[in-house]
Amino acid sequence: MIENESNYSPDHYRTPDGAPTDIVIFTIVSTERSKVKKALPHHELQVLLIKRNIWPFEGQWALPGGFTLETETVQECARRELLEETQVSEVHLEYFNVYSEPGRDPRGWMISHAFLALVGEQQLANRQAAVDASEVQLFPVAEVLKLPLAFDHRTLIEDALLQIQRKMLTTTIAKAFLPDEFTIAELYQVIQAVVPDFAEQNFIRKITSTQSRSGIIEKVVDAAGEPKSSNLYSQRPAQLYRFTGLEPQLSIYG
Amino acid sequence: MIENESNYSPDHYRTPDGAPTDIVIFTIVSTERSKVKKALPHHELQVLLIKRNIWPFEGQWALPGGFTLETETVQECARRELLEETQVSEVHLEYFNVYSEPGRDPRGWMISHAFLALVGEQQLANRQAAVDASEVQLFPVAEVLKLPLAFDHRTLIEDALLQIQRKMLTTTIAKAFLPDEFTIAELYQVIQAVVPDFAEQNFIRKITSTQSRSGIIEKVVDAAGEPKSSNLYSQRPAQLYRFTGLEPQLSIYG
DNA sequence: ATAATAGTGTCTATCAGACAGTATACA
DNA sequence: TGTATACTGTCTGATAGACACTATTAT
Repeated sequence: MIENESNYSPDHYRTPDGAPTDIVIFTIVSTERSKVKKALPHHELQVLLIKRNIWPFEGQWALPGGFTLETETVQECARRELLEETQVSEVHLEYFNVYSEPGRDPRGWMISHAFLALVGEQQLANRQAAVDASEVQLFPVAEVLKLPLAFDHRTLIEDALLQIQRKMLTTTIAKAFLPDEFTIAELYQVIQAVVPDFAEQNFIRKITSTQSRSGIIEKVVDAAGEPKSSNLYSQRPAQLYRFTGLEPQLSIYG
Repeated sequence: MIENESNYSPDHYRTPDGAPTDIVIFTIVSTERSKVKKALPHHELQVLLIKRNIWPFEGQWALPGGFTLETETVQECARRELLEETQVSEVHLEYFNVYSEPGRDPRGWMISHAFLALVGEQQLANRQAAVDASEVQLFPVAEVLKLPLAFDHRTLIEDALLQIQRKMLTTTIAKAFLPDEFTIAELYQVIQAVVPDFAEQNFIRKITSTQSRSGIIEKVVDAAGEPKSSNLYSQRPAQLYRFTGLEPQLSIYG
């Protein structure tokens, strides 16, 4: 006899006590290195946390999130919560895993849907002033993992970090952390902020002049067709680039 | 004021009517090409479906699955259902997405957790005989997408297919469809069964002799240290290979 | 011998990686 | 002028891609 969902009747079974979503909101914070003038700022990956003010885990830091409504998808729930939390809507938001370990939530049987969001620093700027820093705060990832966190949120953050590290190297999500036009040095800094081990000697060459990878980014030209550059962070002006929208297709078999 | 899950109380909210899991079970079926002796069989990617015998979608084909218990994770539920369905436990089982569109299930508010399983043909062999073919059946992927399917299972299967196509080219999941020792031609056939567009002229060269990719597979040697080969599918014996367990690290930035 | 599949030799254009060197602008 | 950052020239060895060629076995 084959078992399947045909045997289901809602009355006979225990049902979940809610469908929460949790959101790991990443941003990259630039801090100016004032020692040297015209230097690229230091880039650091940070995570947004909220201090809980009621049971359970009262007083501990937790990921922002909320309960899915019957009338929405979990993606819509996550976007709604993200909007409430950061006041921004145009962000990279991505589902990455489900957490269903029995007992993970003292309030009952809660299967949590975990999202990660990548928010540009400038997008977050407005919000920061309007919020009490004791309730909502950005933490560098290294520090987050030392804090006592509510629920299984440490695991969620670790998993989210692995996910964006993998995607940073295999997709063009770096653009979520960059302005439309950026220099190669900025791109390099963003990648390193997410993947500290990343190091490429001939980075410019590979990303710009190799045929196999060409087409991911392109030089920005001005109205006259002349290459556009910026000397915001350097003595010599640096060529500006933009992502073309082309997504690379990677393969281990050729 | 910041909204978060602190405001939750189970009594005030509508809760889901269950936490189902659905499993897209893939296998690769080899059919001998009897016209030619000693020829590599034709490999075809197939999906296992179950014919529903009660409401809703009675009489339609659906993915196997079932309801998660309060005492288990969704992964445990999926593995339990997979064991009931196929009698095999040592298989690649992977969570790939959540489906929560309101109204997707006529029985109520059901947020479904979708898994994909990769089962070797030989692993499925025992089971096939024991099951009524009118209730459980393997379908080639092309045919599955033409059938009327229960729930949103067409979408699940399409998503699962994209996922294994991507992973087939970027990870070593091909091993789920292969015996421990295999020839390069078999590996090539498996990749093509999942990704029909895949074509590499110098496949052997790239997978075996290039330094950057070397280490993913290795030649099998016998007890005397001599290279081991097989002439099961060819006139001239072909070198046997095995996966080393090493997972390649891909990157678009070098 | 012929057929069928496995695998190698070899050539060219391109790429990776290293490192020295030049370019542009600020102080 | 020196300094800081942005690039470019150039060299060597490795790789991609094509295609002709040889190797091993069954019939």
